[in-house]
Amino acid sequence: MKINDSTTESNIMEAAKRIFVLKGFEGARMQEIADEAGINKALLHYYFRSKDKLFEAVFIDAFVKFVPTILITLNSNSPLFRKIEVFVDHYIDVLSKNPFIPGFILHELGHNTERLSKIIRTVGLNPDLFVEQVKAEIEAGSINPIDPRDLLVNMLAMCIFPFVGKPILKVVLFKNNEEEYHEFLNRRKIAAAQFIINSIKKR
Amino acid sequence: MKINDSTTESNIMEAAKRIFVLKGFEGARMQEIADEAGINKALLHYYFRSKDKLFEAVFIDAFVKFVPTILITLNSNSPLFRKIEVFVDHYIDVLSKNPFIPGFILHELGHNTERLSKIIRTVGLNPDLFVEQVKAEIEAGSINPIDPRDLLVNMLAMCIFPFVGKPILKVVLFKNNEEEYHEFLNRRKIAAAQFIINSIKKR
DNA sequence: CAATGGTTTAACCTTTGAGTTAATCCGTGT
DNA sequence: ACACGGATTAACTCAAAGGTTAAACCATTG
Repeated sequence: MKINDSTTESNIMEAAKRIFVLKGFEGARMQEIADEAGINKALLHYYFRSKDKLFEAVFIDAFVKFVPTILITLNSNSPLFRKIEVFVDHYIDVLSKNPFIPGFILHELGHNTERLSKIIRTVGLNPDLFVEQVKAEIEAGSINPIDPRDLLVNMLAMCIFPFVGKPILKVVLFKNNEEEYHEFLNRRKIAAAQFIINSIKKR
Repeated sequence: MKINDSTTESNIMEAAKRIFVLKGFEGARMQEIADEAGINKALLHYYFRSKDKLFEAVFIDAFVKFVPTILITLNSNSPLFRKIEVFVDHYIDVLSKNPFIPGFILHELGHNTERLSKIIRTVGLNPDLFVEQVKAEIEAGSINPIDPRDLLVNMLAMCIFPFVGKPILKVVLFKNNEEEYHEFLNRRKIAAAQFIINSIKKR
């Protein structure tokens, strides 16, 4: 018997991810995913019993590969300002290579809330270390007082929003010019970090 | 013959908007919209010829009712800092009452880019006045240099992201407590404006 | 080499959902 | 009173999409 070399399975996962990310759960077609993977539709159901199951697998995979690798920078032990710089730079960089992932995750999360808590428990997102660090800096008087959660939300917002809002921003602010938008994102790696640090830095 | 009192038509629009916003174009069902409106499915097609047409009408309506009323604050002639305060407060307030609209607009825009340019032309979004104001303030030396478009993106991000990211933020930062999240949003009306102003204010 | 069993496929089944049709309802003008 | 015509409906059509089935394929092993 053939060893399950799982090349087919991961092949399916990759194809399914591309389609799901592009079209969303409802918009994706099993046939389309099969085509993308270069296989028969029945084989999808052989490996993943249903569209739901396939989506679940793809979503968890995308989520797990994505969110933690970014939040991990938050738990390093760099000094705060340096950490913010690295976080923003790294995050925007990763998002540039996967521009549709955030929209995908946020959209599907918004439409299937139950899914989330299961995943969170699996992955274990925990901002406590960052929160403590910010508190300590405030105590020490090196930055202006701010709710650490606010700060974190702001950091995330500054990085993610340019990607989920890209279609409208590109048209309204950049004459629909892709090249200009790309440059904007590159400048933003530094500008956004600067903007955040400026705001909390004591002067 | 009965006068077209259009109560049915706007009734359909309202119902369709609720369903579309909640489930997205692909996820919404014509039958479901008919039920929501308390009418027969064929009547949907009588008023709006197809699902696409109905969606188009709903989307434009949502977009037009939404985006400009917010950007209008940007074209007032308040001084910059005041303008930022009003913008953030007003925007978060409106979003609190329509929490699913931004996700809806961003998602559908991301999946049907052609739609956008048509609408933009109809509505006429124009940030020039704000951009000029910011440039003038920089010239006058009253704020730190910043690309006005960056500033605008930041303002939008700070307001919108807490809504599109709500599911995950609520779980990770607020123990899935709705009440706490609501308070967070309220504090944010002031905190976000402060954060932005802090960053650009010259000291 | 033939039996085994995981893998893959073509063809089929079933349900669902968008859209159509033909008939009915009912307010209005004559 | 009745004919006209827009508004509304029940019942239908048709295509697409998710899922199933039974057979074929082929690498391994005894």
